[in-house]
Formats: sequence, C-alpha cells, structure tokens
Amino acid sequence: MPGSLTDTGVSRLLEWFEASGADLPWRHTRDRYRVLVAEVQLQATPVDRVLPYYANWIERWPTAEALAAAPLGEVLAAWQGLGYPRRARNLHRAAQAIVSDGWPERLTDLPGVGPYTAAALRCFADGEAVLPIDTNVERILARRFPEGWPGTPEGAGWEVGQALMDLGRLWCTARAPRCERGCPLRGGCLAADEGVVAEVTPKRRPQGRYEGSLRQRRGTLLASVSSGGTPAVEEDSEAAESLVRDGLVFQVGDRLHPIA
DNA sequence: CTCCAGTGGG
DNA sequence: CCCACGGGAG
Repeated sequence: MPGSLTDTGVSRLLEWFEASGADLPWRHTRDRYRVLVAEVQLQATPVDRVLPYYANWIERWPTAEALAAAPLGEVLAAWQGLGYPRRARNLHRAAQAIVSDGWPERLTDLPGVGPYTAAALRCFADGEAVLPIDTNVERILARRFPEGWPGTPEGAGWEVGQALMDLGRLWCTARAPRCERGCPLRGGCLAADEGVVAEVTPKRRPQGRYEGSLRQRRGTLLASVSSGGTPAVEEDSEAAESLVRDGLVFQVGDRLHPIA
C-alpha cells in the first residue's frame, strides 16, 4: 500500500464498512445504467433523499431504452425534488445516446458524466480498481494526506471506494467529524493527530441567497409546468427564457409546455 | 445558515 | 479558473 494508508488501515476500513450495514440498492448491481442513474441523482443531492427516487425511477424506467423513450417532460416531473433539472435532462440525453450509439469508449462523452461519475461507473459497474473522488473522499484525503494523495491502493476494488465514501459521509464529516468515536482510519491520520481536522476541510464557495433568486424562480416555473400547468412567459419572462434556453421547457406562443 | 456521491459553460 | 445551477434537511 503506497503512502500512509497501510494494509491495516485498509483492513480496518473494510471491516468498518462491513459492519456499517448501510445497504444501498445500487451498491451491488453491475448494471451500468442503474449505476449511472444513481450517480447522477447523487451528484448534488444527499443519499437519504435519493433513495426513494431511485427506487421509483428504476421501477418506472428499468433500462436505458425505457428512459430514452420517455418524454423529457415526464422525466423532469419525476425529478421534482431532486434539484438541478439539467441533471435529469442530461441523464435522459445520455440514455438516448446509449440506445443509439452504445456506451462510448470515453464515458465522459456522455452528457452530464464528468470525471467523478465516469470513475464511479468504472468502479461500481465495471469492477475496475478506480477510486471515484467525490466531495467526501476529497475531504478524507485532504485530512489524512496533507502532503497529497499517494494513489489508489494496490488491488483496491469497489469496496474501498464505497467504504471511503460512506466513511466521509458518516464519520469524516465536514463539521463535526467523529474521529474519536470509532473512526477506522484514526490511526495515522495527520489532521486528527494535530487536532486540526475541522480546519483541514476543503472550502466551498458561499452561495447567494436563494429567496428571490433566478434559481428559485426557474424552479417555481418548472414545477408549474411539471404539475400540468401552462404558465405564461410573461409571468416571469427572465426565468422562462432561461428554461427555454436550457431545453427544459417548450414555448408555444406565450405559454410554456413540457417537452415531448 | 450550511451542506449535499458534480458538471458544463463562459 | 470561475461561476450558476434546486431545494430539502440539520
């Protein structure tokens, strides 16, 4: 094992992972489409929130073919509550690309698939020894390896990646990390040794106020369309034009409609 | 008020 | 590199 993540560290990590018990539905599937759905839904949404949506999604659109055949308007309606609708639109477009051209050589050629999601597909669906680095894993690495990440452990399978993500989500949290409450990687953690765990946290840029923002107005308008309304563009022309530009609604005359 | 299994566009 | 992008939950 390169760097300071020793064999015993990995052993403890995997032991903790087995005992942690969380059994996420996409954890064991090798179905690329299912993993893609889960990963895209998770891109900016907490796990607990995604769970019911994922179950409903797979039941309704079990395959890329099924999703590709659905009207985007219905896909966006099913997405309500999962945040950024462009993620749903990209997932829909990705399904259509997969159906017509097959899975691309470079997974990042799929719309909405970046470095993280591509790595997650290779790791969880294909079983490759690739470590997907999400915000949780990035935080662990920043704390444990201030000098830099030594690289993916030799022979690390999907369980190491999954375990690190769960550890970051449940233990090595941004605000109140549970270092002394059974963290399996406590031994050899430089930040914890120095007592600076909370300080060694990748900073995110502050978001603007949501109330009254264009973002909120877009959400309101799209929710209206998704629930069967046909709001007038005039109601909020800036938000309406923005949604049209993003390919999320269709404009007929002075009203907005779902995209067929 | 901050956080959340990121990505794409300027 | 910098920013916008939803909205529920702690």
